[in-house]
Amino acid sequence: MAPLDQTRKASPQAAPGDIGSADTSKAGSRDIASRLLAWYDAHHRDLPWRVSPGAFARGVRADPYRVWMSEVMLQQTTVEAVKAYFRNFVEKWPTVEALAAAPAEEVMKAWAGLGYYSRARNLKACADLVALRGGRFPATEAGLRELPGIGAYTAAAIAAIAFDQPAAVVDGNVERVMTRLYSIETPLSEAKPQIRALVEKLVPQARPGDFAQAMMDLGATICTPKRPRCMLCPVREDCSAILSGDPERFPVRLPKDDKPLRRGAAFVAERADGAILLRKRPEKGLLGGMTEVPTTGWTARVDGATTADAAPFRADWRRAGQIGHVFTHFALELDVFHARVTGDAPSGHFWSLAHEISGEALPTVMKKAIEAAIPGATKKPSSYSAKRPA
DNA sequence: GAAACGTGGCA
DNA sequence: TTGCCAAGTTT
Repeated sequence: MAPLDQTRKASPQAAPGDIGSADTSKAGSRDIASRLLAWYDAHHRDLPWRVSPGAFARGVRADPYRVWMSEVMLQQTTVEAVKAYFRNFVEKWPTVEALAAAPAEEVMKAWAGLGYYSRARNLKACADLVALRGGRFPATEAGLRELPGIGAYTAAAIAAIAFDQPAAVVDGNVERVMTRLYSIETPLSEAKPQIRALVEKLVPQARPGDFAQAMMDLGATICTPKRPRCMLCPVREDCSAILSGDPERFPVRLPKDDKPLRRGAAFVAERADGAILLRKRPEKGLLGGMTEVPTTGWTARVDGATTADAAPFRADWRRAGQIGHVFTHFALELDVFHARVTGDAPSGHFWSLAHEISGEALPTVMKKAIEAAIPGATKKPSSYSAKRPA
């Protein structure tokens, strides 16, 4: 472990006259990094993909495969949501070669529910490429940046955490911390280059990976979007925003466009044995490559008069309810229709047996639709009986 | 550079 | 309930 007390004592505070001004000098930067690392040693979160600072100091290094996997899953996604998916993925596919050997279909199924499904396609594509080059991830930011699904943030994060490179890791947490530290009034989208430049000044040559993770942990646990716990912050003496009395004001954001509402209908066709009719969505676009029940387009309002025409085939469709779902750029209301049907699956469709449904690559919105028609149908078999009375 | 791209938790 | 927003990338 790092010598916490010495680190703290070795960190001179800013000169009295400098308090309130942004100290971006090299000396000030070292102080911030040192204080942050000492705080991280004591207060870092234990996460499934993380090697503790203590183990790292003894020479234990993070597995680039696991770092990559976690970083991709964490893109725009909460830590709590990622944990179970990460554990499942690394158990199913412990190495990048194992993931490369897996059918893409299985990867999509395992990703179902986590969202932003192009990540899953890119994850598989990236694994295939890395496996081809011997299973070794590039050890530099530039090399990583060329792989599918790895952008500026993820390349820097992997380079720093897995390969000990002094990369400037800038995610939403870091943006929040930095805009507060320096009271950056520029709206976020414009301020990114400035934030990156400031982070580059802060990154220490020693322990850059821990520094990156410390910044993100600080943002996640202390420098939170709402009600930041400034009294516990290791760099409160360096923070400009705290002096303003309203650190929550940062980062400054531009107002958002409001979301349009789209409507449509979903059709849950159920066979006597409980199988449900499904189909695969196109590889690109919304929910690309995922599985769905047949639906109308999601732009037109569908009323009772057009229901039979909108369905993929004629059946005794009965309205089972309505579900709502909010995507990133629009809200959706789907009228859900249910019918009991017999016969073969229409072209482009397939039957999913009752016990297989929970394992299909069904996005959450599709599970909602199925649940509206057949409660319990998408739950794991242990909590759902296929012998449900018809 | 703007728009597309999921989901769940929390106030 | 509605809105915010979380370890971003691709086109």
